Amino acid sequence: MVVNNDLIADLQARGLIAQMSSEDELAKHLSEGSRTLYCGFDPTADSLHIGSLVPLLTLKRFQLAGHKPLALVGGATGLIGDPSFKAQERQLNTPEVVAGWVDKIRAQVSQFVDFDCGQNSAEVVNNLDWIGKINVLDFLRDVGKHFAVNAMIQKESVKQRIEREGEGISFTEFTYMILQSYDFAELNKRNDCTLQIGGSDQWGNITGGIDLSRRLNRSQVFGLTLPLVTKADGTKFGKTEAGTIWLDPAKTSPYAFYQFWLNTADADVYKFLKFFTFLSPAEIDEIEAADKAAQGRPQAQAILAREVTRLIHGQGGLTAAERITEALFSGDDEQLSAEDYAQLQLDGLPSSVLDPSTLGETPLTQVLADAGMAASGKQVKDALGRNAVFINGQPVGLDDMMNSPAVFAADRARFGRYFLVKLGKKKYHLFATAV
RNA sequence: GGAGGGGUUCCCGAGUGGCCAAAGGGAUCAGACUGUAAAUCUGACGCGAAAGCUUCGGUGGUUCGAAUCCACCCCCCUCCA
Repeated sequence: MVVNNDLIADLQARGLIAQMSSEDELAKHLSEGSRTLYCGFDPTADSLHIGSLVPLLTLKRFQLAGHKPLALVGGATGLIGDPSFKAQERQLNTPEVVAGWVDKIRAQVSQFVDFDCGQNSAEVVNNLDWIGKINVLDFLRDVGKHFAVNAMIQKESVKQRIEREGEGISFTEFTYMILQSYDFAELNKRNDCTLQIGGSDQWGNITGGIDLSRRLNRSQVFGLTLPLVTKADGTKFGKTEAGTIWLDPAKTSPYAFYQFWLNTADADVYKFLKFFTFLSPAEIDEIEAADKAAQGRPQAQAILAREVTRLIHGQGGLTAAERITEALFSGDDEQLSAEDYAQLQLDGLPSSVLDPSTLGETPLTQVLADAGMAASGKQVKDALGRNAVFINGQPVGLDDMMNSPAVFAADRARFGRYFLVKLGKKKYHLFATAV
């Protein structure tokens, strides 16, 4: 197996390295042969979100460089809850729920790495397979004995839980670090895994595993963490008005996903290209230079959206997302054919069925709020008052609020049944009457 | 088990009997400006088209009137045992 020695340099150029244990030795270790590394993903929901994308893609980067990735799904740790940098104790989920999530996460994780590429084919492992079997006394004697509580409470990741007035940490969550450390030692023993990667919030857990592997297996293993993705304006990455951006297309449509990336701020977009795409740092620098030289709108966001959407949702998902975007934002939705409308629905443009005969006294605010265009009728009302609502290109205002039947009258529909409603600059919803 | 502190609208955080649907900040939404950026400015920000209705851990109570007072209960934190 040929390994690519430029991996660390590439990761550095992308800004993807937050911390590394024994830097020089790790670089040497990786350059001397194909290594096995792992990254854990706890089932905390029925889908991963884009917060997991950086580690996921980094596993892929290691695989492309000739190393063997293990994606660990935390069937056991997901039952406990990682306290790292969490302000509050978390609610435990039932074993049945977590088991269901494990299946989903396993399937998602599997999309990103190659399972059939010879020696460095990826594997998915579940820590419930070993943690689930260990008994308490063995655990306390063989594993727990290696951890000094004095050191554990010094970890930055649990400091605010320990020091902050009004918060605390249960023994259950406090133990999480030990479980994750044990994972690393176990994978080191059974798979010869010598590197763990993870978000920078995982540093404390990873170093715990490094120490434990040395004590238990007398082997040197390494850790590498990835930076927390931050935005220049200080707001949280990965959230929009509609909530978390999920990887599951059933939870976040490819169109919404594409739009999320397209809306990336200039100040973040080149960094994100390096984080989330496989374009080389040199190519990305060229894009940046070209954007700087040109006036007006940069091309970077479109490239980012295209690359990431294709990566997650495939060419089909990307095509659908671009089709909707083109139809809605090109400014000439009057050009759409009846087939185009049908296609937009299939592509995942938010849409719903409308029965004009039931509208009656229903205020327009309620119709749009019920369709999910706004969190409440109040917000729709605000938009109506500011002339921010358009139906098939025609402005509607407060006067129309109590006039839903007329607004959605058949003679105002496109092709007799479609109403494309725009609220604000970016929110679209397609209402269609039944055929 | 004992002593003390605390639970306020998405988050942080004011508010100790009426002027409180509840200060301020953040987040979010809409408008202007733009490039479906950023920054800035404006408006909204419990629900409701409105009349009005429902909130300040829970349940009762005092009062003309409670987020604010009382009782009990639940949860969290600190210290002691």
